[in-house]
Amino acid sequence: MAGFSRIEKKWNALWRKTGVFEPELGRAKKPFYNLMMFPYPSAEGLHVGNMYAFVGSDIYGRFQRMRGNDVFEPIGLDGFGIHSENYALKVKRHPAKQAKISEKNFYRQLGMIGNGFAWKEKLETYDPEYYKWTQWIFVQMFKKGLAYRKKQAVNWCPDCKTVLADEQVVSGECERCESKVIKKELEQWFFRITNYAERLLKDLEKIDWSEKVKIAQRNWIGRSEGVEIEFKIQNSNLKIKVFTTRPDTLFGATYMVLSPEHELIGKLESRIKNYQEVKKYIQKARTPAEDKEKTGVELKGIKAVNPANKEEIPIWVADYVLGGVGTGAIMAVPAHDERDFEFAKKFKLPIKPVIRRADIPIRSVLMGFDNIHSEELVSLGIKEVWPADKNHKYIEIPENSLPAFEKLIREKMTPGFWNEYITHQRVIFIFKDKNGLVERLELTPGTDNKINRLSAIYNNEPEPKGSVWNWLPDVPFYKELFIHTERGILINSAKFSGMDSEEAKWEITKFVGGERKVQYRLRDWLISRQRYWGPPIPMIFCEKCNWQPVPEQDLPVKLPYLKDWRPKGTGVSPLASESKFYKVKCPKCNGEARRETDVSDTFLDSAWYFFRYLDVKNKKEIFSKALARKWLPVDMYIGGAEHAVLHLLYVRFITKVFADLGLVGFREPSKKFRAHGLLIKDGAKMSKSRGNVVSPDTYIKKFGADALRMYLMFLGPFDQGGDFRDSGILGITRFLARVQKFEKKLASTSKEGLAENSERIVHQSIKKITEDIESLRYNTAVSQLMILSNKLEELPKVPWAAWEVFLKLLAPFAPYISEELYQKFGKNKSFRKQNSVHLQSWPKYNAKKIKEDVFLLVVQVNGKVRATIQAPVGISEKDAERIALANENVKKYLLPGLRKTIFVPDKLINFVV
RNA sequence: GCCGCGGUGGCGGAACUGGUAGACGCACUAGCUUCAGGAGCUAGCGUUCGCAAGGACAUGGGAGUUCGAAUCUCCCCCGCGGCACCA
Repeated sequence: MAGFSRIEKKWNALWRKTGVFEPELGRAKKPFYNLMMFPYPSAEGLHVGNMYAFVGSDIYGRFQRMRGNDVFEPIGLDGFGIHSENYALKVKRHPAKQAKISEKNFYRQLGMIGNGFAWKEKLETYDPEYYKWTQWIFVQMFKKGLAYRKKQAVNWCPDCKTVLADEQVVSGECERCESKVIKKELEQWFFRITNYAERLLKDLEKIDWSEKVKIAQRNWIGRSEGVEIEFKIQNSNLKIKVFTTRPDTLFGATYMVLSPEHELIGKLESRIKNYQEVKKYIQKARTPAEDKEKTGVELKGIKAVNPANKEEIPIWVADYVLGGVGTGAIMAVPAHDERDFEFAKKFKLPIKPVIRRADIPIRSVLMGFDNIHSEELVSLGIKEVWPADKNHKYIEIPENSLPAFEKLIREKMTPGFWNEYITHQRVIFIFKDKNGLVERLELTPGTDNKINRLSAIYNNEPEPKGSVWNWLPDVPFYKELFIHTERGILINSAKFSGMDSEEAKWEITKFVGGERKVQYRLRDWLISRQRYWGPPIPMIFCEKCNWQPVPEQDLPVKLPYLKDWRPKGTGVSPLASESKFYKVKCPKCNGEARRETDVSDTFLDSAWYFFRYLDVKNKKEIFSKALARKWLPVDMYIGGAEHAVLHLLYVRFITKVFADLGLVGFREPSKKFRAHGLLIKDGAKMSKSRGNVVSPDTYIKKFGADALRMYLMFLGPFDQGGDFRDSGILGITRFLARVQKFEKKLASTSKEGLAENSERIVHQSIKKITEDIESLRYNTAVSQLMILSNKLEELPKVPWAAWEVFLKLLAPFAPYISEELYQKFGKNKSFRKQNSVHLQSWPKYNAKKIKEDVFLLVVQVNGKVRATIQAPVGISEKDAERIALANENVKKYLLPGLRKTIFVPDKLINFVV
């Protein structure tokens, strides 16, 4: 039965020859752009995970084609860039040479999986005809002021020896090689994506994209509304500007923090008494901290003034405040911000609550009460609300039980102990000394330090530093009472006390002359790479004329063949050692000038490929506007969710730039995007380092592409992925083998319609499979194909009409076998394009023919199934009740007496007794 | 820590707006047929009590809403993915 390889070869050749999957781009009547993320051919070849994604996309495309659309399903290779170069490094082969090898292998594999690709429009990003336009885009960006140079502490991967964009740093590690990324001060090219932050955010509402991608983008863009407030520096004209989303907590700002990069530190050098110490700290802060433990140094000798209450507050420098965020400086409100709280606690800074919670629980952690029984507490309405241990009781006390509670602990506390109970505003300490004398102390956190003296007395220790806070057990049980980060009522805030915190935000802002600001987390796209295998950035630097773009007629700036193409790690690209490359004339003054030697980020290559697919041969312009108008935006885009804030953000950005350049009239690249799930192997992501990569080649050889396609789709829901294992593929192989036997059972004449015995299941299947494909639920669609085939198998003769429908429904999943059988069925002697099963119209179902005329009436008593009885569809409640009550088993359960009957038409009847 | 997704037989997974939990497939068991094969056909297959009819228990755990919950609500546990000191 290994005829499949012959069949697959044959149809591949015939389809290509006749151009079944080649729409006429210029003349198509119902254009449907079915796009999938093109692969980067960095590895030994396509793996079954790539195939999973491609097949899923292809099924959708084939379905749309059969629905009468002119489907364009292009393919290409994202072969430029760091991932391909890293692979070349690994196999020690020149990237250009490796690209040719990978290209051949990838196209061979892609040709086998049975996808309806438009091969004529294939493209590779390393083709000068392609990257000429990538460079052209850079030039346009520069001319529009969207590309600029700036010196900044940037992400540097020591292994890849290049800088990285923020999007390419994953949890502090390089997206490609997982090395720890460090900060390096370098001058680089950036794209001003932040100009588009608001539009990128807002337009998300308009597009039908996988929700998780939209959420990831929203979080990445990270819009936050707040206020900029200036703090004066005492005895100086200088001011510290901070950004805050919580101006309502301003009265609680007890200190300020500058980021280590903050420019003010240098300016204040002469006044900072411990400048050497500060400088040392800043040096250390360059390498990212291993843990989250807060560190910092006070700028001694200077103070800032809280504009709300004119209090002098200290200024610190600490790396928990990031240079690139907001203004790079904060006002610290330890009572209402967890990070500030931790910092204040560690460095014994005052903590002043200014917002009261709506509810005020009173809590206590009791110690030294072996003689208090739980019952005693319960009788006072006290609840133990925290997992207790042997020595502690974590309790919450109702306000009206406070006096009784206090009396209890005064009496029963072991001498030599102290206990406290707290609300968020006050801490009440009860001390009992060795002689049984009790002392009570009521303290307001952050302001009162009486406790220090007491502690010295009671513990016979020297007076400690700090405040009441340092005395409290460090448990979340207390912490959540103090650090109230949510809305509430203002306290300790002069005339604003008593006001709702949301209202107070703007009132206080006005009071101190703050300015409302919108802040984004998104930062500009760092585009330079100090590597070889990419499009050289088309810029020239002239001492006289500054940066000049390469004139458009001189594009592309070809990547020269370099013998020594390996990354240098010196902060410049290998191209910087090729004087023939960089020594150029200034395009403006014709003087001596120097070409930019960095290349651009790979993600720029892939940010616009779907435009070029439409017009791969165009030498005059990036793409034809007419074709773009006709085919774009993409109708359906399928790809991995791992690109949510990388590729999928960049394509949106570039599309918006194109719109602003007047190249296109739309602002989003695709109407619909769906993320596929990840195909894993033995519970882990497929990767070469794990050695669990499965190549489709052996499976295609053994079982055929059709079987592998169907198996992959049958594994589980397409958007969830699945675990690849060999065992299941046999089920599909059996299914396809049985399908091929059907021709022997075909009814003798093709004139008959659907016989009555197959009509219902055929229409049901059309409906189910149509809906499943539309929503990418391929696993249940395959299952329905099996059900249909099982049913048809039961028939003595299979009607021709049923067989035809079956083949069409099968076609998107198993394109080869269905074509082979369809051509046999149609008795076509020589193949012509229009006879292909893939260009036939998708079957339609008739809702009337789906309806059953009998159903199984479920009879329940108190919601438990006691019988199922066959009944005619549309049976009345009365009749249903009659036949249900006639059932012996049901009768048995109705003995207590019927109280109520619930009837769901054509479903069930439930008796309540 | 925050955000998102998920937890259903031995396994992958079905289950529409709450209405027979386990479709479809894998594995397994028995029989037939062949017997060199990961071959084919028929039947069975959540656990448990029962000769059977039938019953009890079952969708991560606990509560709740409902005539009825895998599905809705609340709390908790576990797994995966993303972000991570964003002020």
